[in-house]
Amino acid sequence: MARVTLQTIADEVGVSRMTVSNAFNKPDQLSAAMRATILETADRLGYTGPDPTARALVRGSSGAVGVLLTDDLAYGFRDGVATEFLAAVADALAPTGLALTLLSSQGREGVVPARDVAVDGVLFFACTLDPTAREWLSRRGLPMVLVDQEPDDALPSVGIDDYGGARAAAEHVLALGHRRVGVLVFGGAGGDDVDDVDDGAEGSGRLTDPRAAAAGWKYVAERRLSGFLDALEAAGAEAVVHRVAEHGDQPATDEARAMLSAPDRPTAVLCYSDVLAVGVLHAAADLGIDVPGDLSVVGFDDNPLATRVRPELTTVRQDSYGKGTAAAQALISALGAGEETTSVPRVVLPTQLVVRGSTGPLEA
Amino acid sequence: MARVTLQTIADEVGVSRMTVSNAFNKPDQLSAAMRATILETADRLGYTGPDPTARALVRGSSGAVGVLLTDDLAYGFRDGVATEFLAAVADALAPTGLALTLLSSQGREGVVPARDVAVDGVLFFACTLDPTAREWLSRRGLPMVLVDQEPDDALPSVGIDDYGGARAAAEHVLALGHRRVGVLVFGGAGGDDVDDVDDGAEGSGRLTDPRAAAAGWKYVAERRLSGFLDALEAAGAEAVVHRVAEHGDQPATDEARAMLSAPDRPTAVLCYSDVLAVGVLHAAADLGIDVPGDLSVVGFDDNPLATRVRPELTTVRQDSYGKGTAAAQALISALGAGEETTSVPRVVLPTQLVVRGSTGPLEA
DNA sequence: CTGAAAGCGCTAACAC
DNA sequence: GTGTTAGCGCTTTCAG
Repeated sequence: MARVTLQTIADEVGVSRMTVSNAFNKPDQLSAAMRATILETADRLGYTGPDPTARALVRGSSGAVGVLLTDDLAYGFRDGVATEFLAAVADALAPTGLALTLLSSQGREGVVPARDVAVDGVLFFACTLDPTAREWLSRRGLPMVLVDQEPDDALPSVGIDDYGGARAAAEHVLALGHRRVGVLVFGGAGGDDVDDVDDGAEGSGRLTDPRAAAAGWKYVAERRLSGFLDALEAAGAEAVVHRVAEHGDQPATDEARAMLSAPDRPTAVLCYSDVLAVGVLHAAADLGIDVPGDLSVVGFDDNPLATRVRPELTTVRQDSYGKGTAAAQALISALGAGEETTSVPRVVLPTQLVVRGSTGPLEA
Repeated sequence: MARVTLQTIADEVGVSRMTVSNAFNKPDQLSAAMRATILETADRLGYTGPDPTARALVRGSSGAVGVLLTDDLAYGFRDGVATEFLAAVADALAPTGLALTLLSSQGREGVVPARDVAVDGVLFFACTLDPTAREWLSRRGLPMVLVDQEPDDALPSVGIDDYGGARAAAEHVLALGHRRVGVLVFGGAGGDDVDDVDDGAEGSGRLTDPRAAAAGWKYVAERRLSGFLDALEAAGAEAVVHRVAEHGDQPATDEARAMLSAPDRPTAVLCYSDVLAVGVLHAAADLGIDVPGDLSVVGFDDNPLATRVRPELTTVRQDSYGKGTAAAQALISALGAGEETTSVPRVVLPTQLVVRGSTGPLEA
């Protein structure tokens, strides 16, 4: 049985295709009787309603917006910060009727979602350094909002005060008297498919020249590290920077153990994220180091995780939901604006230090 | 500036549109030199690569699969069971390069995502009774997999043994000696826009004829209730069934409080979900009722939540990740099969009672 | 290896 | 109110 299209119905009813189209899209452009007949016939023939793809082609819009995530889409459902962000996006999108399409930055089978999936606009939330997806997206000329990326003159961006938050975290432990401070960062290689570069900047381990290494990192990682380091240096404190290159609790715990097993171990550790901070907590527990008695730990994000561990994490809170709302709003207005890009909004949400049980004064 | 299309490049290079198309899609159909020229020109002109929508129209596939969720998309990012399911779907989709589109069952502004968004197939994971979305989807003739829905002869389905799990839960409290058992169910009205029907089956409160009321509920709710009730009746125990009509912790707590404030309050409560069970825990705490000393509470799902409360919940575990994997797999194979629907797979995953601290023997 | 023809299914913009 | 014309941007034949 051939597919039922507008034409099928038009032939059956004996009207033009256009009239059938109108029956679906512009109810007031034709007589009620005609419309009823058409709809009845469509129903009888099992017509599905106008084909979304064809309609998208001619209208130039697809009814969905994309969110570019990591290579690993499931991350978007697993990480507390990501889910909060996406929930906000979903909420903000609801009144518009737009669907939400999750795009993985790395396609398979020759498919590059960022290039091959029809969307009306994109939230660039990728956590990858791999620039291909971003390039495809820019070239498509789609309305796009950068989230947690280095601001760009041409594109709206939404982010948080990573630098300020990091400084606040560092100043907090400094105020508690700590002078040898570990810094555990995540980053550099965004995916697992980045070639090992021989500059000592790849892989986990202690970084001899963190600022130099950070130059190639993703924006947020670099900003947070700078905040930590600037505050520490300003106070003349010693920074022991270690890097975790892979996602997951285990790599974080391993690296933290390495940091804490060194002869002159730090008395406080500032972490790029709560996830890493939990790794530090685990390592400390393994090594019999008391937190916060012997070691202070500060996380970042105020992930739901932060209050689920003992002691609860002192951390830098970011408003992931607000970030999602702002990003979605920016995208929606960019979608509406069309070409006439009047201004390029740049939203920077504040961060806030939340002191909980994982930090304490330096023991004499 | 006019849009750059295949034709633009073809004109520029002086070849036919087809050759340019081939340069992108069938690299081995033309000379390397030609291809290089074309690609270079495309790049120079800022060509984006073939337009996804146009390609989708002619190829008949869009590169994305949809998941139909509730009215409230954000639910998919907030509920532990949903995120686990979706993470599995995302993982299973990764090797195919398919994007994941979240469809809300209820569109806005005249848009019905289930009808208006282009997808190649759909996972029907809606938690709404509202049949419109489902109808649109069926009519579109898209490959579709039912998740946690009443199995249907024509469509593949994936679900869990809700009935068996519920029976096991009931038998557990029965074995502990409980004879007056509360049952807290969720359901009936799926959305907030369902008209109040005057049959006493809507709204929260105690149900006088639970089985009758359940007839109109969504499948999972009905199955679980049946399991609870069958086991309870078989043992000659008394069932006190209350229903919660709205999502959220507060409605659950309120209804639980009503149930537990009654003169002859039950000594055990079986819940439709862990979320509801947590509400019972809260109500019990408010009322000074000790769990499990004075009251046993059983949840359902083994939501991550279950081990985050004190006492940890005795619950019926379901494998949400496995469910997602199975559903995605079924959809992928349906996508591949095309029309020749050989068989209609029906997957029913087992459930398992997990006894934790929220249940205990009936105190004499 | 390259090109010409023929649409995919639909809808703006007008004409009748 | 209803029909006609003209594509949207691309790819599938099938010639050359």
